[in-house]
Amino acid sequence: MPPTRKYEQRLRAKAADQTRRRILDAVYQRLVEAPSEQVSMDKVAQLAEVSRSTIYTVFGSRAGLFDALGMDLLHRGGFTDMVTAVLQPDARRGLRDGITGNVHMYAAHRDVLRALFSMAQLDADAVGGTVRRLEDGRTQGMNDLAQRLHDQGALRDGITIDQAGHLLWLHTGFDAFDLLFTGRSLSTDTVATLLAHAAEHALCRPA
Amino acid sequence: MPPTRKYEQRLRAKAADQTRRRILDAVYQRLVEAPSEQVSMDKVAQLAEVSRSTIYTVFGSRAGLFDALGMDLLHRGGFTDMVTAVLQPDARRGLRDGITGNVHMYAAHRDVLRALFSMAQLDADAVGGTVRRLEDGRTQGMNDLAQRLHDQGALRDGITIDQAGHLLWLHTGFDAFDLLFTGRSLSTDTVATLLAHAAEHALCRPA
DNA sequence: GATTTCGTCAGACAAGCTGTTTTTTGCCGG
DNA sequence: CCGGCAAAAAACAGCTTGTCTGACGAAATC
Repeated sequence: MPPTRKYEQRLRAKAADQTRRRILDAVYQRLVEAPSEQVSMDKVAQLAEVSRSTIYTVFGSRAGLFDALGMDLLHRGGFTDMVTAVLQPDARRGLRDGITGNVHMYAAHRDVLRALFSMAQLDADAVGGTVRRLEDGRTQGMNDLAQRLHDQGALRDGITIDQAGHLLWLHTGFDAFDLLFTGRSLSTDTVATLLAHAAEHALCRPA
Repeated sequence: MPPTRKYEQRLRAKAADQTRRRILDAVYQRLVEAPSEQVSMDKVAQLAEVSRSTIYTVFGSRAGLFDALGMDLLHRGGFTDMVTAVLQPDARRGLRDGITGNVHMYAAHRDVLRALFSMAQLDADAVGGTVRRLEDGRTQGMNDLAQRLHDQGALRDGITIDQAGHLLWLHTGFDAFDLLFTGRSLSTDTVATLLAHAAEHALCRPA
């Protein structure tokens, strides 16, 4: 039956949003402080000073929680800066600036992104659809950039637009970043210049 | 107390090896048939037609089982071919052939390797030390190759030996392969030539 | 042939995890 | 002053890993 009385939430809704945020921050914190360790709902609840059942009422499931975390990162993590960097008029500069911006964004949230991407690879449903949506956006963006590089005559001879899209996708991915950043202990800036140069030499005609 | 009688195993050891192999094959099969799904010891036991407790007596733990699976792949998966391909006299050909061999090996065991690598990234102890050992070997090999490319004057101006090692490491890793193979639905050969060309253009002076 | 040894099985068990449900506790809002 | 809702608390089912027990049978030794 419908509510017999209407409710204009003010303080209550605000409080609810705060607990929602506390939970998200707790997951984030847990992933940063103890990466490469299983994140249990119980520990998250303790860290957020919230009952475990509250997490389920707010996010529905474990997957929903990580999905929300991904969305949260998407909105606050600086993804938009990256998009605008790629979309500047000069496609070749867009390539460089896009990779650089991407790398810095990855570095800022490295542990959390590593967990999200690895979980998504092991079990597609474990993190909801966020990771796939995020990657789909990058796919689109890199295909566009490849097209624009071609239109501006920046592509090397013997490279098709499709191939350019593939290589851009490879060089702008989180895995490429993390392989160098974590796997080879390089600084953020070193990774950025290394990736940008590699992509440019692989794709573009010599300047 | 020590056994009071010595034991030279013949048939028994052979039978034990067979059950060990049945279990390893079962894990492999399970990972291939149902990737992106949790592999439980119970299902492996059923598939191998073995008691669950037997897996623990043979491999010690879940981590031990996956560790053994990694070792098994290391020995039978064609890793040696890749090493010899890299070590041929002409370093530049070694680069091309190494990447090609690598890619084909990755493709042959894609699902299993994906599971192993992702598990290792989420929890370092989950698969024992095999993945790390495997990657350490590749690190060594790629650093050597970078040095030899330099010695033979094949490196582009402005690329240090260290940088070459980093980029070789990036282009020969499983993630680079899988990003293109799975993430972009490319054929094995397409991935191989794409990666080989990208690496060569990023590293080497124009032919 | 008798006996020891060892691989395997079957099952019980504790502990931890997810996810659901039910009951209670406060406190905001009218 | 209550009605309604966020949240807590607790119990529950079901799955998982990992340990331990006792038993069985067949190979290896004597």
